[in-house]
Amino acid sequence: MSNEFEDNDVEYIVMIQQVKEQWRQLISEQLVLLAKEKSIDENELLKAGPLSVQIPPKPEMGDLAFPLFPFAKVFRSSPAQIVSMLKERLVGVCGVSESSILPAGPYLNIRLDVSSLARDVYTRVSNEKDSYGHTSYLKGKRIMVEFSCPNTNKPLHLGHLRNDAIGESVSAILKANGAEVQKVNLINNRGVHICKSMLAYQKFSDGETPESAGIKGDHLVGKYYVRFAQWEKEDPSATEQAQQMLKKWENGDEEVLSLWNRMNGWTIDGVEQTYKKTGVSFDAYYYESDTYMLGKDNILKGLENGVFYKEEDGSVWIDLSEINLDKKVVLRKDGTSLYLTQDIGTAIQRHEKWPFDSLIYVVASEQSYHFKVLFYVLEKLGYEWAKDLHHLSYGMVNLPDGKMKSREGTVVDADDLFDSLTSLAKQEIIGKAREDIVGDVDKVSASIALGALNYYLLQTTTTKDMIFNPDDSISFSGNTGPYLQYMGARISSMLKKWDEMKHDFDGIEFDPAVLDLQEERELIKQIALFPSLVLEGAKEYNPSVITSYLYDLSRLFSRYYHDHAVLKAQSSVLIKARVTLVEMVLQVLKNAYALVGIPFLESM
RNA sequence: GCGCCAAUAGCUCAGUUGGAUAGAGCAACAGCCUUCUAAGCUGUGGGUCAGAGGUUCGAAUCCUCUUUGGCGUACCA
Repeated sequence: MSNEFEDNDVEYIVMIQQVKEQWRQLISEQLVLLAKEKSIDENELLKAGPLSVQIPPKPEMGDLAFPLFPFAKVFRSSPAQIVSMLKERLVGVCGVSESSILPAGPYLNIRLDVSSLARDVYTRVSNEKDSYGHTSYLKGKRIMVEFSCPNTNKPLHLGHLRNDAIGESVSAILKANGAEVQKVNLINNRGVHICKSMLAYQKFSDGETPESAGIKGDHLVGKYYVRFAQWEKEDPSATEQAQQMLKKWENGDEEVLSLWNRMNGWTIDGVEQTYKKTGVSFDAYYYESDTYMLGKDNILKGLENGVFYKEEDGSVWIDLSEINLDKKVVLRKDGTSLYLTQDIGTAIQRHEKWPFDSLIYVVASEQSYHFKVLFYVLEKLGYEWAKDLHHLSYGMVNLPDGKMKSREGTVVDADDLFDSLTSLAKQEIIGKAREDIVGDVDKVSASIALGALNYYLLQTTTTKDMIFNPDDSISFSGNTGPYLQYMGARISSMLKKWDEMKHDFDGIEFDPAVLDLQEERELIKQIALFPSLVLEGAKEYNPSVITSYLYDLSRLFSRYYHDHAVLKAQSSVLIKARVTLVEMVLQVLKNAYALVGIPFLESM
């Protein structure tokens, strides 16, 4: 799946791909000449298709691989024979050094001149610093990203955390590709579910407040939402009473409105605190209570224009047979609006306030039907920009025993989870007796918790369902956020030592030629690869591209510095070169962390 | 019923436009701390890529069917 933007007119330079393309061209040319020599028809050759470039499975096999299977038929030779003919030409005619060509059966493998790549990478990383890896793919595009969208009747849970992590990360990735991004939140503050917590509060609370009870506002409101569910079991009239309250709300009943304002304030205040802890922020807020009327107006307009039709009972419908769906109610028979109606209004208001080139809704996959209908309705209403709307559908978060269910009390609360992660991180720091080195223990613990959480939530491909295993999620070893942060911290600590000794290296230039270890070659290539993954992440709206890149880079680095001394290398030139490499790794780590919500820590 | 999505090691997940011996982490076992942070590194064991066909020189990847699971198909949000 790719997004709506065209690749044309966009210039983004991705070093390793340039090198790839150069080699592909060179070899393709030789393939054509070879065919001519053998009097093979050019059209025949074309049938074999363009030459493809791959990466060999093992680094010692070379850096690039060109499989020659497809050409066997045309050349009436085995792929291996073609490889050896090509090698002869490349070395003899093109003057390519023999050592850079590694024939491997049917594959023509190329060993790159990594030191020249290292020099390019070094120039780019040291010039671009925090923006290394960024592209101009989406330059000039205005993209709105909607995510989180809490209800005002309960606190955030694990599902919101995945939503938030994806929303923040996708926004950061789009920005890194040059887009102007506006992050928006839609507060679901209207509807019968909101009235349920209000009603229970009225009946059972004795007027307690977050202050008097010493409970975070969203949790206090959530407590009454749960209380309603209990009461509903005892008193069958509960639901009806809630509906009556909704009617009062819609009629502007002052008492109801004032309670609504008060309790919404509590919830939003509590949710804001959670956002702050988890590094979530928005550029604009929208409220369903503000937009549902606009949606309703548009339905009525569409009714006049024949987009919708009215049933005898007064309800308004749209026929969806054009997109192979049934039909759908857009306005209730009593004239009140639905979820869909509100979303229509919200979209219109957004495009008026901030005309966008694209609007991305980060919403769980269970709502894909809703968005299909929403986009279709907007298109039918004549809004041209309806084609620019995109549902970024992410999978559900399940528990090892199955789905989270509020009725069964298996919902994982966002604050509880974050706080327990934080206290585990703190225990870890204390257990290692690193309080003094770390400094602000609470702050660092919270950053570790956040890194662990975001990495855990973003490493699964966005669109897939995932299982949240509480035991795994609180583990800080192996393929986890803290592992990645640890690399950054160790490099930082190494570079601090370097600061003290670097004046002895003043006259020494960075010489990439001395970085000839396999691990060093791999690290350089990995650094050079980063921009292409930032681009891929944006094209696919998929942060997991970045998380897996980060893990690969960290693992490469971790092995490297375990086995090879940097500050105590054999020669000054080598020390300087390795330090430079390490500095580049740190820069890329930081830039990648920023895209997936992993805080950088100088020490941990 | 219909529609959408998924199925890869005991568990959680990666797996590029179809390419070489399908990779990690966890869990298990065995090593490595007077050595740039052991939140680390190394090694061992663990696979019918749900099943069956098809396309292809070549399929975890593309197509068809089957099985299993999830979600949707509300005048809920």
